[in-house]
Amino acid sequence: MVRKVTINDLAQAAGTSVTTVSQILNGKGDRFSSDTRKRVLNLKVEMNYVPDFNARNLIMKSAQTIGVLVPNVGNPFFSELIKGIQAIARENQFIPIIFSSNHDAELEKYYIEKLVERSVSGLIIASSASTSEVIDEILKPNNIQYLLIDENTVETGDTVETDDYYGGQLAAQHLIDLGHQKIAMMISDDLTNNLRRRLEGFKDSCLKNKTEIFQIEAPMTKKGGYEAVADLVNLSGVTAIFTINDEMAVGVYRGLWERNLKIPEDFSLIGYDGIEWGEYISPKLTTIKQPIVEMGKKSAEVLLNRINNPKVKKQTVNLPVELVVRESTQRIRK
Amino acid sequence: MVRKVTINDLAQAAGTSVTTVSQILNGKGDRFSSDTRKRVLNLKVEMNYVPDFNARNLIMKSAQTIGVLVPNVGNPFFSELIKGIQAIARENQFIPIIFSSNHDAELEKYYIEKLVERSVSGLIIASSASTSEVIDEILKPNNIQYLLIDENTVETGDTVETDDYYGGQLAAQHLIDLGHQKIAMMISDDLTNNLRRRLEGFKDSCLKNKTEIFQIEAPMTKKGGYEAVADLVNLSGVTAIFTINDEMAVGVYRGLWERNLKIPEDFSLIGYDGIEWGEYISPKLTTIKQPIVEMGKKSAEVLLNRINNPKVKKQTVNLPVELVVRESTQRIRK
DNA sequence: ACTATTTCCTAAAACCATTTACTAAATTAT
DNA sequence: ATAATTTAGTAAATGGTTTTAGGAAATAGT
Repeated sequence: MVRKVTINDLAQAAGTSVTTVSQILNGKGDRFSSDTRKRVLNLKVEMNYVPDFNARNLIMKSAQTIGVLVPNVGNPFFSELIKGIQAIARENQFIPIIFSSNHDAELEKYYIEKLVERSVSGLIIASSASTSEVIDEILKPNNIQYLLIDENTVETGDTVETDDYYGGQLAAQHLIDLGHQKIAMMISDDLTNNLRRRLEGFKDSCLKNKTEIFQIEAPMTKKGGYEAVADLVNLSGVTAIFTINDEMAVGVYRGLWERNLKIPEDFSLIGYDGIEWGEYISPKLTTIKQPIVEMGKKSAEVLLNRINNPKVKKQTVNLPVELVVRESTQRIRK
Repeated sequence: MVRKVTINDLAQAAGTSVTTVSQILNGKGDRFSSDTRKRVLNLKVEMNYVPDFNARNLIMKSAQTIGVLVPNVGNPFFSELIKGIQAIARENQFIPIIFSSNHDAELEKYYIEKLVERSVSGLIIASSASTSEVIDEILKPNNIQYLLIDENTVETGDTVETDDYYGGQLAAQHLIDLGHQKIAMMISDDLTNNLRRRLEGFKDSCLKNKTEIFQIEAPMTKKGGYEAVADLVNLSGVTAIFTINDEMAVGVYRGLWERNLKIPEDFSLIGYDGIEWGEYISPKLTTIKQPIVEMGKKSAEVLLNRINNPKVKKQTVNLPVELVVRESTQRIRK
């Protein structure tokens, strides 16, 4: 078995002390001759020296780690989000530890405990199975920073969100502008706060324009959207559909297709999120686009800022959403 | 900020030595009087003592962690895989740290170093930007176990794979059985070994049946598939398409749709992977299904087994693939 | 020529938990 | 009564890194 190369080995090889090596490798090497510096730097590569994280953090008292909790890595919204987080984390020499809780509150709690054990400096939570309980019971006592995505109900802790109410309005207004007067909304029966706002925006706009709305409840998955079509076709006079997220819309495409109903001729359909898949499905999905990668980036930035600076007051970042008109909506024909 | 409670504080409070405390807390406390044991155990809870992860791992040299490297978390194949890994890791009190390398060899190396730093016990690599180099330079010197998914070229290290050659044959045979005689294959120009085998299986079957094949090269993404359609329509007489993965097929759907070409009437299309999306796109995608979650589970199992048991000889797990006939292929009409 | 300041470098302490190798006292065996 | 064993405990070494405090040699200042 090969022993790991330590800073000691490197110092020995370079004919210098461990202090010197440590300083040079940590960018505090201006006090050393460029000769020594070069020698150390070269040997580092040559000997493939990698500092031991545990030893380093034991003394530095920071794990250079943030935890990320999402409900489902398989959902493109969250995988995009992760990309953004990962990018910023990397820039700051942090690593994200990602967990997918599958909407299971118990699993969520278990993973959060695991993360705390590992002294992560902070947590990004984009999953809300049991948020406020977890915060009070685990995060606060252990003095762990946290940031919630799309959830601004907790008084402490930073937030990154988009204007869901406005997004909902945007979606409704688009359908109304196209002349639709009876619209079905497909939503989950178990809404997080941002989804509730999204829905309210949608409803309020419809109400103001005297547009009739029908509510269909189903899980926010492809399968959920697919099955909801069974309810949809029982409604009479509906000409447009709003699904609370894009993934659900994909299921609706399939459900309608099986019944030989056409998008957008028989039903205009608008989704929400702006995942890449929406551009490849036919007809292309009209949607409200969230800046998903940007949300991930911003989340990591704000959290890391708080970690370095625990005393700044609660930050709330609001990012813009936008209507992206593609092919799945059209003007109603009488 | 409150200083963290250390084992020393706990020992002092209990009027005993750190050795005693350590032993008791690690279940090796049968050598101590039940009196001492109780005192320590109670104080642990009372003082909210949590052993420092870094200190512990520094000396134990195991972080109860495995690293997972995938090219792209956004690709459903890999997010499914991650689900399987996560499940088994959890059962074994291990934590997976997941990185998405985006096919960037440098990024891949960077993340592997990060993982080594943290003394992960093992690595699951489902990304092949620079595998053999990384293994020789980083993994071996640092004595880190590793398992490759769909890559069985390295002499050491375990492997989990499916029978790609057979899968390729299956795909070809299906199209041939339906009477297709001119088939386009869409593949990446930069193939990993398993993809190469997949392709060979496909080609060999076609060759044996005197079926003509046309090769179109494009990235293995939705966009790649979409753009490849431009080349496809220049080919004459082609009636069927094989895409090397399902995601690419999704792009082909779009490309054909835009040209008003129908699946399966104008082109039969078969993909490879069996991702969930294939069941929601219309017509449903015929594909070669890999047991993706199972692959993840098996990978974690084999790697963890090796970690506990470094001397067992190289293990290679081969999982079955299956043809799933859905709606995107049909018998050719003369 | 003598002191003051850089320049370049190092020894040793600190971080916290685990483990090894022991000791002293109490109990049991002969 | 003495030797052997068991019980209950601890001191000290260990792991790999960063940081503090300082030292010797070279250069600059007067």
